[in-house]
Amino acid sequence: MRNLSSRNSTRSRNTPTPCCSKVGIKRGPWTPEEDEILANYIKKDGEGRWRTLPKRAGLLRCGKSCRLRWMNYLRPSVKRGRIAPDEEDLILRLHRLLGNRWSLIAGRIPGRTDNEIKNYWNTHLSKKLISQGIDPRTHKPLYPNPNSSEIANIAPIQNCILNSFPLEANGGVYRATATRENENFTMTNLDQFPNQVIDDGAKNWPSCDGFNKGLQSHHEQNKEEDYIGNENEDTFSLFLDSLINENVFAYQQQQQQLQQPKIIGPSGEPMISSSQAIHHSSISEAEVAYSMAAFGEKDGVLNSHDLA
DNA sequence: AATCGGTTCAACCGCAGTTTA
DNA sequence: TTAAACTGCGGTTGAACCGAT
Repeated sequence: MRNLSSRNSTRSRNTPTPCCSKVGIKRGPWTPEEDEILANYIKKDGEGRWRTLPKRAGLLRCGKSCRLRWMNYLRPSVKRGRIAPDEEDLILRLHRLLGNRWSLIAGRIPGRTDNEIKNYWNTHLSKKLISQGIDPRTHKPLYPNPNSSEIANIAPIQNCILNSFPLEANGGVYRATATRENENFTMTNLDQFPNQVIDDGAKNWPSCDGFNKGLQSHHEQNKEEDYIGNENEDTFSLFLDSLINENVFAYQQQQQQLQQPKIIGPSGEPMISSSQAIHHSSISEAEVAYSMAAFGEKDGVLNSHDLA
């Protein structure tokens, strides 16, 4: 994340003045004529070399402005029009996982730009979540239910586990379920779920930033290689695709071909894995995030003590 | 018809990471 | 090795738009 506090600080490097402030450089809304010049030039010569593009194309704009205009408006692949409900749903899901990583989110929504999604989030979705009592930044409740003493212990996860998340061991089913009631989130069903697991395991449960934790832990294990790269990129891509298509099984099946983490029960018997848990439950992003986090744990083997 | 306040979204700003010389 | 140039990103701004009065 960028250091916002430095935003207003004096420029540390010999940062040039904003390119658009140069004398003779036009600013503000683009005219249809300018659009045509830019589009025709890029069709002919391709994207890139933005700094010198305006001069080559004969535009009185800075390179940044040209790039932005092309990326957000002129590109043929840019989809115009209202955000569809399914796109909105997808934005919400991805934002819960990725935060304000607009370009990453946009990369998963064909035809939509990061700027468009960012605007839509700021003008529609953040307000929508606030009206539902959800903090749009953290996706956690703005006003946790003060009547539930249990909730205090599990507050970090209550917003994320909207669906049941079963784990099986020794024939028992451990389940935590959260539902929304009267604009508040409450944990409503903790049947057979050992308090010890809730209390002590909360740090290992899927918090809203569980996905980030997954990335981080994976990265820490693979310091030599960039996480977003080679086969990991495929995994990441597949994972996000599974969210988009809600086809968890495709993701699961792929993962089963890889070395899958095993959760070992207290007496040594295998417990249901996180991805199997997803199979059992109706999917939530937090669960998938937890699953992803699990892939970063201890050479692919999870011990139940990690959860307890 | 005029004004006002809220909303939208294209465009700009400044920073950080990457590439190049 | 290092500094400059380039590129891409997220935050912010402000003009245009729209509905209410």
